[in-house]
Amino acid sequence: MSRRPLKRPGTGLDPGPLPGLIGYRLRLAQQTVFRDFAASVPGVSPGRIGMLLLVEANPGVTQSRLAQAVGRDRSTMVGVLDQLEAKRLVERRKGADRRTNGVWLTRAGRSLLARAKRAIADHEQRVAARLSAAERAKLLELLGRIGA
Amino acid sequence: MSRRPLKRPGTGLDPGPLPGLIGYRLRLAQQTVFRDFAASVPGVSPGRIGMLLLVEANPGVTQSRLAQAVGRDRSTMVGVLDQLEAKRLVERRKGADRRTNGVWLTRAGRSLLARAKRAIADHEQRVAARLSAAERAKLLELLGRIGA
DNA sequence: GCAAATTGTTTGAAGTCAAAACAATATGAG
DNA sequence: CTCATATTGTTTTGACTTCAAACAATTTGC
Repeated sequence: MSRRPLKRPGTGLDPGPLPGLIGYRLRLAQQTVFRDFAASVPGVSPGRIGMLLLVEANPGVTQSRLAQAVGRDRSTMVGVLDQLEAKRLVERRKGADRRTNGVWLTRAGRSLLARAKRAIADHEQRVAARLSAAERAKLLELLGRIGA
Repeated sequence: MSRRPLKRPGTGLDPGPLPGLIGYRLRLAQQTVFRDFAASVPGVSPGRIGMLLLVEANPGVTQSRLAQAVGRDRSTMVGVLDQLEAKRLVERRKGADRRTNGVWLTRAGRSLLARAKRAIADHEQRVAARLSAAERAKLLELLGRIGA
């Protein structure tokens, strides 16, 4: 919150103290990364692909545990799963505990995910293009120490 | 996109390949940081405080250049400035080019920003609590290389 | 002087999210 | 076993953020 860096060439605007804040840099980086991701995997947003990956790794997981895992409200998950179910990527099945729904990937979901994974691998390489392998690992580690 | 890390203790869910993706870690970190920021500076969102800092560093900047600086559409800026003007934190003044509005901080805006800056300094320390000064600098640098 | 570009604005739409209240179902204490 | 309590998924409502297209006012450039 003290020193004033150089103006940004693109806009000609003085960015003020913002570039010294971790939160600001996180937002810029995330914006860039998500934009590339969205272009790499059209039709399904980054967050939704994340959901599919979570379901793949935990077949039959309940909606509540899914919500808890991504830090969203239970009620939010309803609409999300409605979306994914409308696209035939997942399906809900009544559990032994009949209050719960187990969530499973459909065949189409698994197929889309397989395709997405290849696109994600390319995407990840583009994102880390300006980073050495060691730097990339360091970044992941530092982010992990920030993000709980 | 290959190895499968340990389950997260909190949820008991297998996170799958997500923790190996930079975008995922960015989202988690940003979520944590923004949550702390929002609690530190109540009433005005992180993005809005960013706007105020930008206006402070560039008094009289036009709406379009502001929009361009934060990567938003021109039309988006209208509502944002309406908000801030309704809270008497900024004001618009017709420019020499009478198509444009110059944006300026009000006295209340400067006062709120001064208070916010102290809160942000504390916030930044909490965010970087688990990082050495060198690690914090390294993180900012690596994020800069990701985020355009 | 006049066509073309720029600026701020309005309108309409989409996407994301949370909070509160509800029915169905399960759990646990007695 | 019974009945108060908790949990799960859902609906409804509302807030927030964003973009795109169309428009009038104004400026710029040929």
